[in-house]
Amino acid sequence: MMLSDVMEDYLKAIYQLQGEHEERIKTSAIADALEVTSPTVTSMLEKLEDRGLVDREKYRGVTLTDEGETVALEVVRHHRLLEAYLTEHLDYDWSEVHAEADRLEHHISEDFEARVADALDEPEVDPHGSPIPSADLEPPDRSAGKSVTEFAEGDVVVVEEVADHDPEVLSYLATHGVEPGVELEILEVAPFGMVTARSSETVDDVSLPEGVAHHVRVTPLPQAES
Amino acid sequence: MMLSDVMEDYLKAIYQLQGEHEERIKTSAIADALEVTSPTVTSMLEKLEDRGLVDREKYRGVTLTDEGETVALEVVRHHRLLEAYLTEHLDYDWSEVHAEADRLEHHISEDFEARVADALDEPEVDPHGSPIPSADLEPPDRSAGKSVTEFAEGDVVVVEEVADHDPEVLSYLATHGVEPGVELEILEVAPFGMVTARSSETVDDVSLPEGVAHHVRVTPLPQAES
DNA sequence: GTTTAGGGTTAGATGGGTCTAAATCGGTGT
DNA sequence: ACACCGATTTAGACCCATCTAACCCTAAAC
Repeated sequence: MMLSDVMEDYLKAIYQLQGEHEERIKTSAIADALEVTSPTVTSMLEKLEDRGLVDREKYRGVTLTDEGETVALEVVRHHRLLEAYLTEHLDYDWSEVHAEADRLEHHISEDFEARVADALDEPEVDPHGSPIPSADLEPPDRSAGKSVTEFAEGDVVVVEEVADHDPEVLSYLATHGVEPGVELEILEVAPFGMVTARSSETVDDVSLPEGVAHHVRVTPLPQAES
Repeated sequence: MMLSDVMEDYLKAIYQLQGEHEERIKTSAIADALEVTSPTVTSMLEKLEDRGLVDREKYRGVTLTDEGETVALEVVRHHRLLEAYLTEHLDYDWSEVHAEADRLEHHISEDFEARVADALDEPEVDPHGSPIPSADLEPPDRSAGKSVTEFAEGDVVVVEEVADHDPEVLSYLATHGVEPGVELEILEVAPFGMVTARSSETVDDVSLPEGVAHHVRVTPLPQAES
């Protein structure tokens, strides 16, 4: 099946929205994610439905079919492998890789994908801690980690994934010690969602507005310490 | 100026045709190179003319303007840097790099270009021996080497460039010792253009049909030997 | 100089991806 | 139950890159 770059982008966006929220993805959510208008999304969804890549219920949103999910996983694999490769071998900072990977993800061959995976020794996560789908494109488990907003004062957690894409936000997080692998002690969770934490990496505390904190996924420290 | 990938392809094709033959490039030559029909080429040439990238004389072909040439050089630089990178760092064979570079050349950022050039230490030629335009995009000298078909029995030459793109042809040439840097002793130039030569690299002789030989560019050995 | 073959251009259609404006659906609140 | 508001779809348009069919120009042959 011959898919355009744009179609792949829609499938990837739907996949990622299905990961964040659930089930049916609405037209407007896709429109926001891809920065197009909703009529544009509607007409694209019709095409994807014709090709059997999404299940659609008019006025109620879409879900990916198995076939659509496989395509999305392929694109996500390309994207995350590229991000990993760019940081490992071309000296990119994690804050910069997203945009470059977005440009390239649709234009690499299967051969290129395999060589990159090989050069990286089949990595399991990208520089943001996001899991890289395996070569067989089996749907991975996406339940790893919870948003840091779900924890409370005093909890100590390990950062698993920083799923933001904005270079400025990522640079800020890095300079304040919020990166995959670091320990975070939760100092405060404000009623409006802002999380303040202390990183094991830096001296100063960090405050993360809700929008940012939502993308920081963490797991509780195996054994707690006061 | 925002150019589409396709426009870049046209400019690159015109640039390369201007290198091979001369001056005005005809519609049909571009159509052959890009595998589209001639009306398609005509309409694209009109667009490129509107943007000041080509000079066009109806029914008589086009030439690149300075601006058009700069765009073409940028694309060619991307292409050849990618070819070099793929062979150096991702273990590609020289016969395979062209297709991959063609896919990627329009989709890398200036930053990526710079990082690749840096990783390769600003290379001057790609794996086929073709010169890589410098970062300032000044038009390079394209007179290096002459086609091997212009030599005669007994001449000894050094291969500078193998400008073919067909993987099968390139594999064949490599296994018969025809690659940039090797010495070739011309054994015969048949009236229909076929060149037979002996490579300094291999024992067996190679025969190159005219179409292939035309792409093998060589320079005479500094000091001749019988 | 006229003819003619071959290539170039014009005309008109198609499909992809996008938009704006207008119509319509569906859930919420009364 | 019903009206309303916000979200969705329909309708109609546009631009890009491409095609086929038909027409026309150029240059070479006579």
